Amino acid sequence: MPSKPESLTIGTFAKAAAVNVETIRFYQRKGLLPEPDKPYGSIRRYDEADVTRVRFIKSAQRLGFNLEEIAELLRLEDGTHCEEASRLAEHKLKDVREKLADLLRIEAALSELVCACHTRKGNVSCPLVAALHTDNLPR
Amino acid sequence: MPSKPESLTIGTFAKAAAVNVETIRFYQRKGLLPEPDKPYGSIRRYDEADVTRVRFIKSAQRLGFNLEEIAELLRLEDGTHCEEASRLAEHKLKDVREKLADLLRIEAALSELVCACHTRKGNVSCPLVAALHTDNLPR
DNA sequence: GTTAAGTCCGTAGTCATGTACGGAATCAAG
DNA sequence: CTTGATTCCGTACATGACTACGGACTTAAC
Repeated sequence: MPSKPESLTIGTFAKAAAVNVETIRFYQRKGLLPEPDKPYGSIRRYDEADVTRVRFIKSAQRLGFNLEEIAELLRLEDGTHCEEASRLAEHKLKDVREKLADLLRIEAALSELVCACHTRKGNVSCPLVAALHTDNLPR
Repeated sequence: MPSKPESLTIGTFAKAAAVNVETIRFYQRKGLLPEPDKPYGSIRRYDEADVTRVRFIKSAQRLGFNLEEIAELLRLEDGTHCEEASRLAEHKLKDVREKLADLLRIEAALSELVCACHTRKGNVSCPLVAALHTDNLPR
């Protein structure tokens, strides 16, 4: 197996992860990304695993996890503290399932609205609010 | 039909919607909530519809919509401009479906992790990062 | 009718999540 | 080995979404 490419400068790393360099540094300060050792009088190098990690952060953010929660999710990756990881994952899973339920309701409401708009002009009152609010007061 | 209760002060309104008073005012400034007329030398009153609206805002936020997007969603509710509403709704529907797809992937990864953690102690490397990143670079 | 609590309104502060900047050090092309 | 682009690092600025504050007015309870 090929071991460490570890060939990326922070600039190419940032480009590969589609974020800017400052964001990388920001994540390092926040502890979301490791800051690789800097060879004496040289510059830090990054690899594909780092890129993957940043992309994960970005994906998770889009789903409404904040950086602190994402840090937790990333800690799960280590596979240590399986007990704790499990609890954490279950908690997140609950979150995710609530979000799914909400989104499904919204999806239904939206497609109904689109449909109604296409078949019947004017006076279509959107069921969105009702949909989201029916039996649904999460958090 | 019973018409307008419109009995809530901003304080009871805020309590009912589980946000604080300042948030109500903030949403009014942002155009997310109507600011009811203030009877000459008196105070504004609110009703259940306002409460529902705020709860909708909060739910939508949890799903990753920002206030501007939520304002758009709320405009759909008015049912006017059917043509435009339809276009907007279709656009949101695309958003929503992307979020759904992402969440489903995460859900799968998380429940797999939980399961692995429960059946096999130690050394379970979390499939989360891999799962989220495989063939999945939304937006 | 006094008084404590709540409302109004404008402005200022906070927290999360970045972004930008500036000057010194390092790298890479010619 | 010069020169232009990157990196490094610390600090400052920006934006979205609140949250707090202060002083005048209104309401509600005694």
